[in-house]
Amino acid sequence: MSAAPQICIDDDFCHVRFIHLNRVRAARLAKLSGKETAKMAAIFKVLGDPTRLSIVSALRDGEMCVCDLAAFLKMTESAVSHHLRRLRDLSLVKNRRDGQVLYYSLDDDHVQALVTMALDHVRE
Amino acid sequence: MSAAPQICIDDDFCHVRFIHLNRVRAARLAKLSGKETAKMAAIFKVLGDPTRLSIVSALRDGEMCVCDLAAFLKMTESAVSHHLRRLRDLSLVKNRRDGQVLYYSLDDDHVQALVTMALDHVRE
DNA sequence: TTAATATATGAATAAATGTTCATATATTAA
DNA sequence: TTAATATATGAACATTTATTCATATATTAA
Repeated sequence: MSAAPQICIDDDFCHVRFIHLNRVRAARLAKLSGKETAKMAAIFKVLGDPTRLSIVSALRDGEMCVCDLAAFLKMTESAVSHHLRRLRDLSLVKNRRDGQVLYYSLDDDHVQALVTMALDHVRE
Repeated sequence: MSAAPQICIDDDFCHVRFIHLNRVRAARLAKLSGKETAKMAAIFKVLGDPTRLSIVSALRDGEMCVCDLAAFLKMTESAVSHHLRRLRDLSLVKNRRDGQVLYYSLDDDHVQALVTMALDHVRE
């Protein structure tokens, strides 16, 4: 029982083809805004790097300073700092200053939840 | 009440510095395996592209064929197919064939949950 | 079988990204 | 003030990535 294909002459996409026009229209109606999509993609992208994911994962157990993270990751502090900036830009981590030291922590419970859920997917 | 800094001479990371050694050790103990981290990062990375995220988001409402997705996204079917392959490689989408047409759908509830959670983060 | 349709795939090119290095800023100690 | 420490940042280079184009595969119709 496959859906009957329909001839589609689309306004925007000038291409005569057999497509499931109703399905495409429904998808367009439910479509997220470009802005929302871009923001979400940016969040996934920033988590889509092993180094940054390790940072986020490590911070689930509590705050760490840049130099702790550098030691943990065996990377230069400069590289860590660059990654932290990207995480900060998207409000995934925040920091607090104590003297010369900046302590980083997760900014939001959603971040933990995202990591946990991805871990579930990987482990199943 | 800041933690007392400690002098650290680390075996692996030959660098004498004031770091919070206990915190770093704890992070190392809780650390995810490199394999798990890599797989999770790969999942986030593949979702970290607006086009692929739109595909996944559209499939939340039901299966679509390649040509539907191409019309929806206003992209070539070749480009869509490349993206679908990346999503398939990570088991985020699956397909079923009906004649010449391949219908794609989400492979796993975790995927929906990931997208929903990221959306929550963006919208809050 | 041959032709047509739907999708997949490899190679190529342009754009984005991670790390390094050098330098800048901010805080504290002297 | 000057020196030292902790972190941030800009530029550069090497690697990765998204899209396009040409071609290949699979299925159906004739």
